[in-house]
Order: sequence, then structure tokens, then C-alpha cells
Amino acid sequence: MKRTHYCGELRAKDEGRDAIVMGWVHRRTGLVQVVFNKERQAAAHAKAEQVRSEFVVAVEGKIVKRQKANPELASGEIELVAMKLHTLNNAKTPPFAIEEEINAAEETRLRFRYLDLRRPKPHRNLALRHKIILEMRKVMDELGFIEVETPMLTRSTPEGARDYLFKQILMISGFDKYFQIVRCFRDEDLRADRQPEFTQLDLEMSFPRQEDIFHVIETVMVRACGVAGIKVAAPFPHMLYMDVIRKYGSDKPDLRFGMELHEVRSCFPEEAKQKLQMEGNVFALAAPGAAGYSRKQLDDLTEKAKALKARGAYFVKVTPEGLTSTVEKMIGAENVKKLAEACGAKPGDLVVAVSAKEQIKGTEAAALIAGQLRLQLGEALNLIDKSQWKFLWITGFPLFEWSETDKTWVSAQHPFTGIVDEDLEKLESAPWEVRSKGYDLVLNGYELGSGSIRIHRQDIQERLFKALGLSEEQLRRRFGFFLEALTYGTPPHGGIALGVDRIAMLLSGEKSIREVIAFAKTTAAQDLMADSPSEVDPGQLDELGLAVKPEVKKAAE
RNA sequence: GGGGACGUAUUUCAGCUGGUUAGAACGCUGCCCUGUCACGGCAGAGGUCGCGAGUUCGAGUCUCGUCGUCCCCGCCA
Repeated sequence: MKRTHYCGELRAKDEGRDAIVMGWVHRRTGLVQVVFNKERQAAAHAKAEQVRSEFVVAVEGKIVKRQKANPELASGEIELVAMKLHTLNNAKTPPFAIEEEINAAEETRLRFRYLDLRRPKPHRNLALRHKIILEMRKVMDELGFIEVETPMLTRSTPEGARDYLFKQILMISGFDKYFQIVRCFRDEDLRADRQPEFTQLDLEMSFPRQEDIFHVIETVMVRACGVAGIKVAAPFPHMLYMDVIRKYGSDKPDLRFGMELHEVRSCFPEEAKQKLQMEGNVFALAAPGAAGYSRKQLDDLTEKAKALKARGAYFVKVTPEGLTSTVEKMIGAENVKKLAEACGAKPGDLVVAVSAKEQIKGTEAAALIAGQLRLQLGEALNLIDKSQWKFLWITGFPLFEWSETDKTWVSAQHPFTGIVDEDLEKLESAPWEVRSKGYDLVLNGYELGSGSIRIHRQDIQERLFKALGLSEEQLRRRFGFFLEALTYGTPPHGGIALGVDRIAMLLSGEKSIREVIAFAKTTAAQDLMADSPSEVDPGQLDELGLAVKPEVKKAAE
């Protein structure tokens, strides 16, 4: 018995044909209606009585036109009159109905992933992901890149350095344009847009100008969006890192709405700062239409700001009748007015100001916290135009950032990132002023990728490693082979890596990367279906000469 | 490591200020009806209220701990 048609493909034009279809019995999202006539096909009818939801069946029959068409169904003009019914397999009652709309907790969906994936939406998402990746490969091939695989198993390097070492070495080897769509692994805590294993479009090219790399990526993204039926225009706009932080309080700003930040420290006189126990800078924004926010809503914003380590949050309500502020007594009517004006607030707006002492990654925490509130308010006030696709290149990153945990300067991106030529002399004397040749690609508030023009001269690479505090000995031990390779005629080169899962997520209209990864993990990095990670058989450990140490619980005080 | 939300029947949820036999819908089982497509009708099964302590005459409800899922901060060289 051979399947002749897909259920979902049958249409009015097939009327009168004999057909054999195979598939699952979905009682609610059936793709083709099958009819069993009690008199004429008594045997099949009797058998059909035994069939339950999610049974796997084959039906032999004839396509006929329906008496009454069902416009809800793609195959709604016809139905299949069953002559014979074969049960190919039975099925337990599933824990949730297999239908378009998700009706189960994510925990249940992940545990029964095979049933979750049986729904039409995961099929659409994974098919789109496939088409996007296929298009990426096509574009890269058209642009003269060749895909080269690099080792996953290699010597110990600082985490992630592996990826850079090998693709840079391919440049030294004259490959000129390399790319790879490849699985990456990272040991970080998870998020809606982060999984411990994910896929990148990684590329590297020789003799590039920054704009050459941008052009390649813009071509890739325009074409990938095209696959999803989304039209975007290239080139993408550029902004400096310092400017996005100050304007949007984020290194991955969502440009689908405005509500920019303003530095308003000068609106707070010294004595007010003392009374309010303010420290550090103050950033503010004007939230359109939020002047009517209740006390509770303001409290919630304050609480959110404080949870993000803000010193405080201060509000000005702008109404046609005038200004009212939670800090009017502290800063005076004149400064309240100045504050509202600084944010360009109009009647109906709510001005939200945030102060914070600390610096995060060398940037003012107040700006970053205000940036978080901007996102929350943008969502709450429905300011985000979901039909927009706002790409942005960010450049001008600092080369180093201060690590509070290590009390030292560390690479903001990675230690192979190129250094802006005129800043080279400050490498030892004023490292915090040195700018890198790194760049990020951002879409709608998500970081899609990050790259740089690399260091290609051995002497500069060595100077950088030393500026990072690596000793000659550490340097030889960890990067010896790489530094040696650099001495054999390394061309200028640079590249970038894009997060394929995030791209697939955004182009599918999903809010979580898990919706475009077939076998996704929980935020604790567990696979609820396979029950992984799991204990390893002692014999397997013995073979490798490994022992598992029991977890050491912190002693109680 | 920190903050927040959630955890009650197969599933999705309700359960007010603690009070007697813990409810609904979906699904499931049986019967009936039936050219239906969210079919309809009747009957029924199904619950350690995540787990463990505590407070109380009495805990699904309050407190603490713990486990799990999700969101966020830190982290993402």
C-alpha cells in the first residue's frame, strides 16, 4: 500500500480520484475530512468506531465534493469517502491536544516534545529556519565564500577563543573568504534568546574594509528576510556605542520607537541630591500618554528601577494644567520645568528620571536602568510598531572594560579585536580610551551578531596580550602556535558571526529561541524529554579515569 | 549568585479575609443521537492541592525551607 496524496493537499480538482492517505487522527485540526458510511462501507465504518485521537491510520477511498463546503479547512471543498481503513498504529491519549494553539505549559510541551512538534506551527517555524539557512548558504556561495569546518575538539583555550584561532588561521592560509554555519556551545545562564547550544553563521575575510563585511551581512539579512516575506532596505544605519548607550540605555537598542533618554543631572541641585541620597548620574525619558499613571503604577516603576540597582526613580506628570512632581519640594518648580523640557515632554506625558551610583561595564548604570524602563514602558504603552524591522550597526566600542571581579582591564569583546590606529599609542598609557575595530549588528532590540577587524600584526597582538596582564610565559603557553602563525605573513582580516537561532526566532515572529529549536532545553539547561543531563555509568567513568566529586554545599553560618 | 511570576484532576484554570464531602471547562470511559466539521444529550471515572517542616482546634489558603517551569539582572571571554 502506497500513500498517493498528502491529506492537506487534496483540493476540489482531485474530485473523483481514488486516494490513499496516511496520517494521524487529529480530532480538531484534521486536514482532510474522511467519511464512513454505515450502510455502504459497513466494515470500514465499524473499524472507524475503534479509532481514537492520534491513532496512525491509512484510508483508501474516493475524493468527492462535499454537500456543504467548510471554508475553515484548506481541503474544505472535498472529502474522502473511505472504502477501507487500516490502523497502522494506535496511540495513548496525549497529555494535551495536538492543535494549532498551544494549550499546555511549556514544561509539558518540552517533556512531550514529539507531540508538541506534531503541531503545525513548529513545522512552519523549522521549515522557515531551514529556508533561512539554505538562503544564507546560497548568498555566501554567490559572494565567493567557501564553507570550511573547524575542530570542536582541540586544546584548552580561553572559552570561545577556539572559534577565532581557527578562522584567523584560515586567513593566514590564504582562504580569503571563509564561512561556516555551525553549532556553538557556551556556558552561560539561559534566557529566552539564549540556549547552551546554538547556531552561528560565522565568516571571516581577508583584506576587508569594515564596509565590505557590512555589505556581506546586509546582503545575507536582506535575502534571509526575503525568505520570510519581509522587505528590508540596505545599507543599515550606524551608531556609535557611546551614543546608543546615552540615547537608549542599551547596547542593543530597539529603534522601533523613540522615547530617547536625556542626561538630567543638572536639574537636581546639590542639596536635593543629598536629601534624596542620590549618587551618580541621572537619566530621564518622557513616556507619552503616561501622565495618568496611578500611584501604584509609579510605585511599580520605582520598584523595578530599584531591583535594577537604581538609587531612586523620580516622576513628573505633565498635564494641560501644569506640572506635578514627586520631587517638586526637593528640587523646586523651576527644576521640575527644566527636567520636563530636557526630555521634550508634552502634555499627557510622564517624565521618568532614574539615578544610580554604579557603573556597569564602564557605562553609567542610570542610563542602563532608564533603558530598561524605556523598554518596559514602550511595551506597556504600545509604542512598538511590530511591523518594523530596524537594523542597526554599532561601532566605536571601547577595547577594554573594567572587570570589577578581577580588578583589571579585560577585553570588551575578545583579545584579537583590532585597535583603532590613532589609539594605538594609548594602549599602555590610557587603555580605557582605546577604541576597538569591533561592531555589532542589532535588530529590533536583539543583538544578532558581533565581529571585528582583527589584529593581524604579531607585535601588536603581543602588546595587547601584555596590556591584558598576560606574562610572556602564559602567552607562549596559551597562544604560542597562534602568535607564531601571525609571523608568517598574515593578511589584514576581519569577520563576524550571526546568531542563526535569533534570526529564525525574529523572522518567525516568536518571542523565544526555543520555538525555532527542535529539541530545546529549559532555563536550567535540562532536556526534559531525554532527561539530560543524567548520571554516568561508573564503568564509563573508570574507562576514562574520571571520578565525580559530590557537590560541596556551602557550610551554614 | 540576586529579583519577580507560577506550581490544585490528563490538560488549562477557579478556589475571597484559614472552616465541614476541593470546583469548572477540555480531554477520557460507557450509552444514546447524528452529514458532522468547537456536534449534541445522558451517565461515569479521575485529585498525595509539587515536596517537607512549622503556626493553628483546623492549612489548597498563613510562615519557613526545598524542588521544578518561565521572565529579568548579574554572567554572555
